[in-house]
Amino acid sequence: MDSFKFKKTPARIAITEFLSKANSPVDILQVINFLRSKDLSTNKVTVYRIMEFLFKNRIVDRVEFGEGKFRYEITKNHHHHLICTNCGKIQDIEGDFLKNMEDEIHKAKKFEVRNHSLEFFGLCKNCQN
Amino acid sequence: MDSFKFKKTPARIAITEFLSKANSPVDILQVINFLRSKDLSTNKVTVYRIMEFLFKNRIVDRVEFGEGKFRYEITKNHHHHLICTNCGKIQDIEGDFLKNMEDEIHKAKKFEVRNHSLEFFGLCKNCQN
DNA sequence: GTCACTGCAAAGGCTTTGCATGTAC
DNA sequence: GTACATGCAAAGCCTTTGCAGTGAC
Repeated sequence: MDSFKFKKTPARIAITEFLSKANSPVDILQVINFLRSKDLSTNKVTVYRIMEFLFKNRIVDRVEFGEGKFRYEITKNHHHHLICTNCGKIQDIEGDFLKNMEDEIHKAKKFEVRNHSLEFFGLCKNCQN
Repeated sequence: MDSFKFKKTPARIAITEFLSKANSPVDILQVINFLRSKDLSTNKVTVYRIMEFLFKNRIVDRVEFGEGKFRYEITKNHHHHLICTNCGKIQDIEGDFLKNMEDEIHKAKKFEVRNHSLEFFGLCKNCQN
């Protein structure tokens, strides 16, 4: 269902498709390179603005992996990431394991959790030797 | 015990003291402002290098809260953070709740977890109305 | 005296802003 | 035609690098 109020420009359509097919969070450069490969060369600033638009409209999530930049992924079921510190591979891990913890936090600290970020860093199967 | 091999310059001493007393992760600007208030005005580049030095020597941890910049805190017992999205207050929450989850990840994905980051965003006691 | 630390200048990477032009509707 | 999207230029942050000078040991 197309409930989003936005103009369907070529760049927005292409970026949304790209993100839908990506199997891990992508950064701005990856988006730009994808657009170039499609001969849709879009100005970098426009890409930033499209990502901001998609983020504000909850079409994408914005994540940070300690790289000093943001990555984006299509909004989907709650999940976390396994990030290989050797090869950079990023895997999803499904599920929300922290409900109990959030209840405990509310009791102990009177802090009302609205969101959380959880990323695991380590070695993927291929990088363990 | 002083097992770290480094020169005890005024800036390093002051920064380490400042971080030891801070009760939440500080950013570079806060460090610089602290040094200014002590009439120890240290060049920004030097502050970055000191933070890098302290981080590499595991004297401080480096964390990211989705702000597009790093924050630093003295290395201490494993803990996570409660970040108020309204007033910016940051609280610690002690404990390592994820050991079981990491074992499950290893079984299910053959991914060897070495580290993780977990931050909770929401409303602190004062900001809930 | 030596080597590591610092300061200054410059630049690099990521991201945002202002304004004029273009385009989806 | 209008309002929103884009492109271009510029700038704003945060951070890093190179090199010469300084200071802790």
